[in-house]
Amino acid sequence: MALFDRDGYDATTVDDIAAALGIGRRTVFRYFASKADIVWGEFDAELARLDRHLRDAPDGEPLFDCLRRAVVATNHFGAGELGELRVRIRLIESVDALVAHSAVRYAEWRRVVAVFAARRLGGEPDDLPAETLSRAALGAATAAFTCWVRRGDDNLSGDLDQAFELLARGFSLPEPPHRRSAAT
Amino acid sequence: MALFDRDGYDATTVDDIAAALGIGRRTVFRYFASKADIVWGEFDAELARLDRHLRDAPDGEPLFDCLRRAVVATNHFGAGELGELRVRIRLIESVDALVAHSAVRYAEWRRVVAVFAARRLGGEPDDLPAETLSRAALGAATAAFTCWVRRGDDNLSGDLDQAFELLARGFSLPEPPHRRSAAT
DNA sequence: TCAATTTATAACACTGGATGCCAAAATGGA
DNA sequence: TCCATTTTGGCATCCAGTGTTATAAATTGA
Repeated sequence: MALFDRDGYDATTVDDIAAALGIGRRTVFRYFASKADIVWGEFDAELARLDRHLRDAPDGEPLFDCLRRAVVATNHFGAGELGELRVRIRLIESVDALVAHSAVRYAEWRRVVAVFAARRLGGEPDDLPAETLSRAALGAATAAFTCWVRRGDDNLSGDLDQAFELLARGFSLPEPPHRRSAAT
Repeated sequence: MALFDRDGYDATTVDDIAAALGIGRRTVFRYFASKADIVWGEFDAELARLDRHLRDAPDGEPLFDCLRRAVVATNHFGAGELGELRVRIRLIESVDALVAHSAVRYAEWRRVVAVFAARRLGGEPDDLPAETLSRAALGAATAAFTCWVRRGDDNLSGDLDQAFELLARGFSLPEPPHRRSAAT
Protein backbone atom coordinates (compact mmCIF):
# COMPACT_ATOMS: atom_id res chain seq x y z
CA MET A 1 0.00 0.00 0.00
CA ALA A 2 2.89 2.37 0.73
CA LEU A 3 4.27 1.74 -2.73
CA PHE A 4 0.89 2.27 -4.38
CA ASP A 5 0.43 5.49 -2.46
CA ARG A 6 3.89 6.78 -3.34
CA ASP A 7 4.39 5.66 -6.94
CA GLY A 8 0.85 4.99 -8.09
CA TYR A 9 -0.89 1.69 -8.63
CA ASP A 10 -0.04 1.17 -12.27
CA ALA A 11 3.56 2.24 -11.88
CA THR A 12 4.10 -0.31 -9.12
CA THR A 13 4.73 -3.77 -10.55
CA VAL A 14 4.21 -6.97 -8.67
CA ASP A 15 7.95 -7.46 -8.97
CA ASP A 16 8.46 -4.19 -7.11
CA ILE A 17 6.15 -5.38 -4.37
CA ALA A 18 7.86 -8.74 -4.09
CA ALA A 19 11.26 -7.06 -3.97
CA ALA A 20 10.11 -4.61 -1.27
CA LEU A 21 8.85 -7.54 0.80
CA GLY A 22 11.97 -9.56 0.14
CA ILE A 23 9.94 -12.45 -1.23
CA GLY A 24 9.48 -14.00 -4.62
CA ARG A 25 7.01 -12.66 -7.11
CA ARG A 26 5.29 -16.02 -7.21
CA THR A 27 4.78 -15.91 -3.48
CA VAL A 28 2.88 -12.64 -3.72
CA PHE A 29 0.31 -14.46 -5.83
CA ARG A 30 0.03 -17.12 -3.16
CA TYR A 31 -1.27 -14.56 -0.68
CA PHE A 32 -3.26 -12.40 -3.07
CA ALA A 33 -5.31 -13.74 -5.95
CA SER A 34 -4.49 -10.67 -7.97
CA LYS A 35 -2.66 -7.39 -7.75
CA ALA A 36 -5.99 -5.64 -7.19
CA ASP A 37 -6.75 -7.85 -4.20
CA ILE A 38 -3.84 -6.31 -2.38
CA VAL A 39 -5.77 -3.07 -2.22
CA TRP A 40 -9.02 -4.74 -1.21
CA GLY A 41 -7.40 -6.36 1.79
CA GLU A 42 -9.77 -8.05 4.22
CA PHE A 43 -12.90 -7.49 2.22
CA ASP A 44 -14.03 -11.04 2.86
CA ALA A 45 -14.12 -10.42 6.59
CA GLU A 46 -16.05 -7.22 6.04
CA LEU A 47 -18.58 -9.11 3.95
CA ALA A 48 -19.02 -11.66 6.70
CA ARG A 49 -19.64 -8.89 9.21
CA LEU A 50 -22.22 -7.30 6.93
CA ASP A 51 -23.93 -10.64 6.58
CA ARG A 52 -24.01 -11.13 10.33
CA HIS A 53 -25.47 -7.68 10.96
CA LEU A 54 -28.21 -8.25 8.41
CA ARG A 55 -29.09 -11.64 9.88
CA ASP A 56 -29.31 -10.14 13.34
CA ALA A 57 -31.52 -7.25 12.27
CA PRO A 58 -34.90 -7.27 14.03
CA ASP A 59 -37.82 -7.99 11.75
CA GLY A 60 -39.63 -4.87 12.79
CA GLU A 61 -36.95 -2.46 11.72
CA PRO A 62 -37.58 -0.79 8.34
CA LEU A 63 -35.66 -2.26 5.45
CA PHE A 64 -33.36 0.63 4.73
CA ASP A 65 -32.73 1.27 8.41
CA CYS A 66 -31.35 -2.25 8.69
CA LEU A 67 -29.17 -1.73 5.69
CA ARG A 68 -27.94 1.65 6.79
CA ARG A 69 -27.11 0.39 10.26
CA ALA A 70 -25.40 -2.72 8.92
CA VAL A 71 -23.32 -0.79 6.42
CA VAL A 72 -22.38 1.86 8.94
CA ALA A 73 -21.48 -0.80 11.48
CA THR A 74 -19.28 -2.80 9.13
CA ASN A 75 -17.49 0.40 8.12
CA HIS A 76 -16.99 1.86 11.53
CA PHE A 77 -13.27 2.34 11.80
CA GLY A 78 -11.18 4.08 14.36
CA ALA A 79 -9.76 7.49 13.61
CA GLY A 80 -6.43 5.95 12.71
CA GLU A 81 -7.94 3.54 10.24
CA LEU A 82 -10.01 6.17 8.48
CA GLY A 83 -6.95 7.62 6.78
CA GLU A 84 -5.99 4.21 5.49
CA LEU A 85 -9.56 3.62 4.30
CA ARG A 86 -9.55 6.92 2.49
CA VAL A 87 -6.38 6.04 0.61
CA ARG A 88 -7.83 2.67 -0.35
CA ILE A 89 -11.12 4.06 -1.58
CA ARG A 90 -9.48 6.86 -3.49
CA LEU A 91 -7.32 4.29 -5.23
CA ILE A 92 -10.24 1.99 -5.96
CA GLU A 93 -12.23 4.82 -7.49
CA SER A 94 -9.51 6.52 -9.47
CA VAL A 95 -7.45 3.69 -10.94
CA ASP A 96 -9.17 2.07 -13.89
CA ALA A 97 -7.86 -1.41 -13.15
CA LEU A 98 -9.28 -1.16 -9.62
CA VAL A 99 -12.59 0.30 -10.73
CA ALA A 100 -12.89 -2.71 -12.97
CA HIS A 101 -11.94 -5.19 -10.30
CA SER A 102 -14.37 -3.61 -7.86
CA ALA A 103 -17.29 -4.89 -9.93
CA VAL A 104 -16.32 -8.44 -9.06
CA ARG A 105 -16.06 -7.75 -5.34
CA TYR A 106 -19.25 -5.69 -5.30
CA ALA A 107 -21.09 -8.62 -6.85
CA GLU A 108 -20.33 -10.57 -3.67
CA TRP A 109 -21.57 -7.65 -1.57
CA ARG A 110 -24.78 -7.52 -3.58
CA ARG A 111 -25.34 -11.20 -3.09
CA VAL A 112 -25.34 -10.82 0.68
CA VAL A 113 -27.81 -7.95 0.49
CA ALA A 114 -29.99 -9.74 -2.06
CA VAL A 115 -30.43 -12.69 0.28
CA PHE A 116 -31.46 -10.33 3.05
CA ALA A 117 -33.76 -8.39 0.72
CA ALA A 118 -35.48 -11.55 -0.46
CA ARG A 119 -36.34 -12.38 3.16
CA ARG A 120 -37.87 -8.95 3.62
CA LEU A 121 -39.51 -8.37 0.25
CA GLY A 122 -40.52 -11.96 -0.39
CA GLY A 123 -39.44 -13.97 -3.40
CA GLU A 124 -35.99 -15.23 -4.25
CA PRO A 125 -32.70 -13.34 -4.17
CA ASP A 126 -32.63 -13.69 -7.95
CA ASP A 127 -36.01 -12.04 -8.44
CA LEU A 128 -36.33 -8.51 -9.64
CA PRO A 129 -37.20 -6.84 -6.31
CA ALA A 130 -34.27 -8.28 -4.36
CA GLU A 131 -31.97 -7.84 -7.32
CA THR A 132 -32.97 -4.21 -7.74
CA LEU A 133 -32.77 -3.47 -4.05
CA SER A 134 -29.31 -4.98 -3.65
CA ARG A 135 -28.01 -2.99 -6.58
CA ALA A 136 -29.63 0.23 -5.41
CA ALA A 137 -28.26 -0.29 -1.91
CA LEU A 138 -24.80 -0.82 -3.32
CA GLY A 139 -25.27 2.40 -5.23
CA ALA A 140 -26.22 4.27 -2.08
CA ALA A 141 -23.27 2.90 -0.15
CA THR A 142 -20.71 3.61 -2.85
CA ALA A 143 -22.17 7.06 -3.47
CA ALA A 144 -21.68 7.85 0.21
CA PHE A 145 -18.11 6.61 0.14
CA THR A 146 -17.37 8.55 -3.01
CA CYS A 147 -18.72 11.81 -1.66
CA TRP A 148 -17.03 11.28 1.67
CA VAL A 149 -13.65 10.81 0.04
CA ARG A 150 -14.24 13.71 -2.30
CA ARG A 151 -15.05 16.14 0.46
CA GLY A 152 -12.33 15.03 2.82
CA ASP A 153 -14.22 15.47 6.07
CA ASP A 154 -14.82 12.68 8.53
CA ASN A 155 -18.56 12.25 8.42
CA LEU A 156 -18.81 8.96 6.56
CA SER A 157 -21.70 7.75 8.68
CA GLY A 158 -23.64 10.91 7.95
CA ASP A 159 -23.22 10.42 4.23
CA LEU A 160 -24.36 6.82 4.50
CA ASP A 161 -27.38 7.95 6.49
CA GLN A 162 -28.35 10.48 3.86
CA ALA A 163 -27.83 8.14 0.94
CA PHE A 164 -30.04 5.42 2.40
CA GLU A 165 -32.59 8.01 3.45
CA LEU A 166 -32.80 9.25 -0.14
CA LEU A 167 -33.31 5.71 -1.32
CA ALA A 168 -35.99 4.98 1.26
CA ARG A 169 -37.88 8.13 0.27
CA GLY A 170 -37.59 7.45 -3.43
CA PHE A 171 -35.63 10.69 -3.80
CA SER A 172 -38.72 12.73 -3.13
CA LEU A 173 -37.85 16.40 -2.86
CA PRO A 174 -36.96 18.22 0.35
CA GLU A 175 -39.95 16.77 2.10
CA PRO A 176 -42.48 19.00 3.84
CA PRO A 177 -43.14 19.12 7.58
CA HIS A 178 -41.23 16.27 9.09
CA ARG A 179 -39.70 15.96 12.51
CA ARG A 180 -36.39 14.44 11.49
CA SER A 181 -34.63 17.51 10.09
CA ALA A 182 -31.31 15.74 10.05
CA ALA A 183 -31.42 14.59 6.45
CA THR A 184 -32.30 17.01 3.71
CA MET B 1 -19.06 -12.34 -31.23
CA ALA B 2 -19.58 -15.66 -33.01
CA LEU B 3 -16.26 -16.89 -31.67
CA PHE B 4 -17.06 -15.70 -28.15
CA ASP B 5 -20.41 -17.42 -28.32
CA ARG B 6 -18.94 -20.66 -29.62
CA ASP B 7 -15.67 -21.01 -27.71
CA GLY B 8 -16.20 -18.71 -24.76
CA TYR B 9 -14.72 -15.30 -24.14
CA ASP B 10 -11.60 -16.33 -22.27
CA ALA B 11 -10.77 -19.16 -24.63
CA THR B 12 -10.87 -16.84 -27.60
CA THR B 13 -7.63 -14.92 -27.97
CA VAL B 14 -7.26 -11.68 -29.85
CA ASP B 15 -5.03 -13.61 -32.23
CA ASP B 16 -7.93 -15.94 -32.97
CA ILE B 17 -10.15 -12.97 -33.71
CA ALA B 18 -7.57 -11.36 -35.95
CA ALA B 19 -7.03 -14.61 -37.81
CA ALA B 20 -10.79 -15.13 -38.26
CA LEU B 21 -11.06 -11.63 -39.70
CA GLY B 22 -7.99 -12.10 -41.83
CA ILE B 23 -6.36 -9.02 -40.36
CA GLY B 24 -3.40 -8.36 -38.11
CA ARG B 25 -3.68 -8.58 -34.37
CA ARG B 26 -2.49 -5.00 -34.05
CA THR B 27 -5.28 -3.88 -36.34
CA VAL B 28 -7.92 -5.31 -34.02
CA PHE B 29 -6.67 -2.93 -31.36
CA ARG B 30 -7.04 -0.06 -33.81
CA TYR B 31 -10.77 -0.61 -33.95
CA PHE B 32 -11.36 -1.70 -30.34
CA ALA B 33 -9.63 -0.19 -27.36
CA SER B 34 -9.67 -3.56 -25.64
CA LYS B 35 -10.88 -7.10 -26.10
CA ALA B 36 -13.82 -6.31 -23.82
CA ASP B 37 -14.87 -3.41 -26.01
CA ILE B 38 -15.62 -5.84 -28.80
CA VAL B 39 -18.52 -7.13 -26.73
CA TRP B 40 -19.72 -3.67 -25.74
CA GLY B 41 -20.02 -2.59 -29.35
CA GLU B 42 -21.71 0.74 -29.94
CA PHE B 43 -22.18 1.65 -26.31
CA ASP B 44 -21.04 5.19 -26.96
CA ALA B 45 -23.91 5.75 -29.35
CA GLU B 46 -26.32 4.29 -26.82
CA LEU B 47 -24.99 6.68 -24.19
CA ALA B 48 -25.50 9.62 -26.52
CA ARG B 49 -29.09 8.54 -27.11
CA LEU B 50 -29.71 8.25 -23.37
CA ASP B 51 -28.31 11.73 -22.90
CA ARG B 52 -30.54 13.11 -25.62
CA HIS B 53 -33.64 11.54 -24.16
CA LEU B 54 -32.90 12.92 -20.72
CA ARG B 55 -32.26 16.39 -22.07
CA ASP B 56 -35.54 16.32 -23.95
CA ALA B 57 -37.57 15.14 -20.96
CA PRO B 58 -40.27 17.62 -19.97
CA ASP B 59 -39.69 19.31 -16.63
CA GLY B 60 -43.06 18.26 -15.31
CA GLU B 61 -42.54 14.55 -15.69
CA PRO B 62 -41.59 12.75 -12.47
CA LEU B 63 -37.90 11.98 -12.10
CA PHE B 64 -38.07 8.22 -12.35
CA ASP B 65 -40.59 8.34 -15.16
CA CYS B 66 -38.07 10.27 -17.23
CA LEU B 67 -35.38 7.79 -16.42
CA ARG B 68 -37.54 4.79 -17.10
CA ARG B 69 -38.70 6.18 -20.42
CA ALA B 70 -35.21 7.19 -21.44
CA VAL B 71 -33.72 3.81 -20.55
CA VAL B 72 -36.51 1.89 -22.23
CA ALA B 73 -36.20 4.07 -25.31
CA THR B 74 -32.45 3.67 -25.66
CA ASN B 75 -32.83 -0.08 -25.27
CA HIS B 76 -35.71 -0.62 -27.60
CA PHE B 77 -34.45 -3.11 -30.13
CA GLY B 78 -36.22 -5.00 -32.84
CA ALA B 79 -37.06 -8.64 -32.36
CA GLY B 80 -34.00 -9.68 -34.35
CA GLU B 81 -31.65 -7.60 -32.25
CA LEU B 82 -32.97 -8.86 -28.94
CA GLY B 83 -31.29 -12.22 -29.39
CA GLU B 84 -27.98 -10.55 -30.03
CA LEU B 85 -28.48 -8.29 -27.00
CA ARG B 86 -29.23 -11.30 -24.85
CA VAL B 87 -25.99 -12.98 -25.86
CA ARG B 88 -24.05 -9.82 -25.15
CA ILE B 89 -25.58 -9.23 -21.74
CA ARG B 90 -25.20 -12.84 -20.72
CA LEU B 91 -21.52 -12.63 -21.62
CA ILE B 92 -21.05 -9.34 -19.81
CA GLU B 93 -22.61 -10.73 -16.65
CA SER B 94 -21.01 -14.14 -16.59
CA VAL B 95 -17.42 -13.56 -17.66
CA ASP B 96 -15.31 -12.08 -14.91
CA ALA B 97 -13.18 -10.00 -17.22
CA LEU B 98 -16.32 -8.45 -18.70
CA VAL B 99 -17.98 -7.90 -15.35
CA ALA B 100 -14.86 -6.01 -14.40
CA HIS B 101 -14.76 -3.97 -17.56
CA SER B 102 -18.43 -3.10 -17.21
CA ALA B 103 -17.65 -0.95 -14.19
CA VAL B 104 -15.70 1.42 -16.40
CA ARG B 105 -18.45 1.70 -18.99
CA TYR B 106 -21.15 2.03 -16.36
CA ALA B 107 -19.27 4.94 -14.83
CA GLU B 108 -19.88 6.82 -18.08
CA TRP B 109 -23.55 5.89 -17.94
CA ARG B 110 -23.80 7.15 -14.38
CA ARG B 111 -22.21 10.41 -15.34
CA VAL B 112 -24.94 11.12 -17.88
CA VAL B 113 -27.63 10.32 -15.34
CA ALA B 114 -25.90 12.32 -12.59
CA VAL B 115 -25.90 15.44 -14.73
CA PHE B 116 -29.61 14.99 -15.35
CA ALA B 117 -30.27 14.25 -11.70
CA ALA B 118 -28.44 17.37 -10.57
CA ARG B 119 -30.74 19.45 -12.77
CA ARG B 120 -33.76 17.88 -11.15
CA LEU B 121 -32.64 17.53 -7.55
CA GLY B 122 -30.56 20.66 -7.41
CA GLY B 123 -26.89 20.76 -6.54
CA GLU B 124 -23.99 19.47 -8.56
CA PRO B 125 -23.63 16.08 -10.28
CA ASP B 126 -20.88 15.30 -7.77
CA ASP B 127 -23.09 15.93 -4.75
CA LEU B 128 -24.53 13.08 -2.76
CA PRO B 129 -28.12 13.22 -4.07
CA ALA B 130 -27.21 13.10 -7.76
CA GLU B 131 -24.44 10.62 -7.09
CA THR B 132 -26.77 8.33 -5.17
CA LEU B 133 -29.56 8.63 -7.69
CA SER B 134 -27.34 7.86 -10.66
CA ARG B 135 -25.95 4.79 -8.94
CA ALA B 136 -29.37 3.59 -7.83
CA ALA B 137 -30.75 4.12 -11.32
CA LEU B 138 -27.90 2.10 -12.77
CA GLY B 139 -28.75 -0.58 -10.26
CA ALA B 140 -32.36 -0.62 -11.34
CA ALA B 141 -31.47 -0.79 -15.02
CA THR B 142 -28.92 -3.56 -14.63
CA ALA B 143 -31.21 -5.49 -12.32
CA ALA B 144 -33.89 -5.42 -14.99
CA PHE B 145 -31.45 -6.59 -17.64
CA THR B 146 -30.17 -9.35 -15.39
CA CYS B 147 -33.61 -10.68 -14.58
CA TRP B 148 -34.72 -10.39 -18.17
CA VAL B 149 -31.79 -12.45 -19.39
CA ARG B 150 -32.22 -14.92 -16.58
CA ARG B 151 -35.87 -15.60 -17.31
CA GLY B 152 -35.50 -15.71 -21.06
CA ASP B 153 -38.79 -14.07 -21.98
CA ASP B 154 -39.05 -10.93 -24.07
CA ASN B 155 -40.45 -8.41 -21.64
CA LEU B 156 -37.41 -6.26 -21.05
CA SER B 157 -39.43 -3.07 -20.95
CA GLY B 158 -41.71 -4.54 -18.33
CA ASP B 159 -38.78 -5.38 -16.10
CA LEU B 160 -37.35 -1.90 -16.51
CA ASP B 161 -40.75 -0.45 -15.60
CA GLN B 162 -40.94 -2.53 -12.46
CA ALA B 163 -37.40 -1.80 -11.36
CA PHE B 164 -37.79 1.95 -11.65
CA GLU B 165 -41.19 1.77 -10.02
CA LEU B 166 -39.64 -0.01 -7.04
CA LEU B 167 -37.00 2.69 -6.81
CA ALA B 168 -39.52 5.49 -7.05
CA ARG B 169 -41.59 3.94 -4.26
CA GLY B 170 -38.62 3.34 -2.03
CA PHE B 171 -39.36 -0.39 -2.22
CA SER B 172 -42.47 0.05 -0.13
CA LEU B 173 -44.52 -3.10 -0.12
CA PRO B 174 -47.25 -3.92 -2.65
CA GLU B 175 -48.69 -0.52 -2.11
CA PRO B 176 -52.23 -0.02 -0.84
CA PRO B 177 -54.91 1.98 -2.64
CA HIS B 178 -52.87 4.70 -4.18
CA ARG B 179 -53.42 6.57 -7.39
CA ARG B 180 -49.94 7.98 -7.83
CA SER B 181 -49.54 11.08 -5.77
CA ALA B 182 -45.95 11.92 -6.58
CA ALA B 183 -44.19 10.30 -3.65
CA THR B 184 -44.90 8.35 -0.53
C1' DT C 1 -1.64 10.98 -65.06
C1' DC C 2 1.88 11.05 -61.85
C1' DA C 3 4.08 12.36 -57.91
C1' DA C 4 3.49 13.88 -52.82
C1' DT C 5 1.34 13.49 -48.68
C1' DT C 6 -1.37 11.34 -45.54
C1' DT C 7 -3.54 7.50 -43.49
C1' DA C 8 -4.24 2.49 -42.60
C1' DT C 9 -2.08 -1.78 -41.88
C1' DA C 10 0.59 -5.11 -39.63
C1' DA C 11 4.99 -7.12 -38.26
C1' DC C 12 8.18 -6.93 -34.30
C1' DA C 13 9.51 -6.26 -29.85
C1' DC C 14 8.46 -5.49 -25.17
C1' DT C 15 5.92 -4.89 -20.60
C1' DG C 16 3.35 -6.83 -17.04
C1' DG C 17 -0.23 -9.70 -14.89
C1' DA C 18 -1.41 -14.34 -14.21
C1' DT C 19 -0.74 -19.54 -14.10
C1' DG C 20 1.33 -24.30 -14.25
C1' DC C 21 5.19 -26.95 -12.99
C1' DC C 22 8.64 -28.41 -10.13
C1' DA C 23 12.64 -28.40 -7.26
C1' DA C 24 14.66 -26.40 -3.13
C1' DA C 25 13.96 -24.74 1.49
C1' DA C 26 11.60 -24.41 5.73
C1' DT C 27 8.68 -26.50 9.15
C1' DG C 28 7.03 -29.93 12.30
C1' DG C 29 6.59 -34.07 14.35
C1' DA C 30 8.16 -38.82 15.83
C1' DT D 1 18.06 -37.22 13.34
C1' DC D 2 15.10 -38.53 9.78
C1' DC D 3 10.95 -38.36 7.28
C1' DA D 4 6.73 -36.08 5.65
C1' DT D 5 4.30 -32.04 4.74
C1' DT D 6 4.00 -27.39 3.59
C1' DT D 7 5.88 -23.13 1.89
C1' DT D 8 8.57 -20.82 -1.18
C1' DG D 9 10.07 -19.13 -5.48
C1' DG D 10 12.54 -19.87 -9.87
C1' DC D 11 11.39 -20.85 -14.67
C1' DA D 12 8.67 -21.08 -18.59
C1' DT D 13 4.58 -19.82 -20.77
C1' DC D 14 0.30 -17.42 -22.09
C1' DC D 15 -2.04 -13.46 -23.23
C1' DA D 16 -3.63 -8.48 -23.30
C1' DG D 17 -2.05 -4.21 -24.35
C1' DT D 18 1.37 -0.58 -26.33
C1' DG D 19 5.26 1.81 -28.81
C1' DT D 20 7.85 1.76 -32.95
C1' DT D 21 8.40 1.46 -37.58
C1' DA D 22 8.28 -0.10 -42.35
C1' DT D 23 5.12 -0.90 -45.95
C1' DA D 24 0.79 -0.67 -48.52
C1' DA D 25 -3.26 1.89 -49.68
C1' DA D 26 -5.83 5.85 -50.25
C1' DT D 27 -6.15 10.72 -50.89
C1' DT D 28 -4.75 15.03 -52.59
C1' DG D 29 -2.65 18.34 -55.69
C1' DA D 30 -0.55 19.86 -59.90
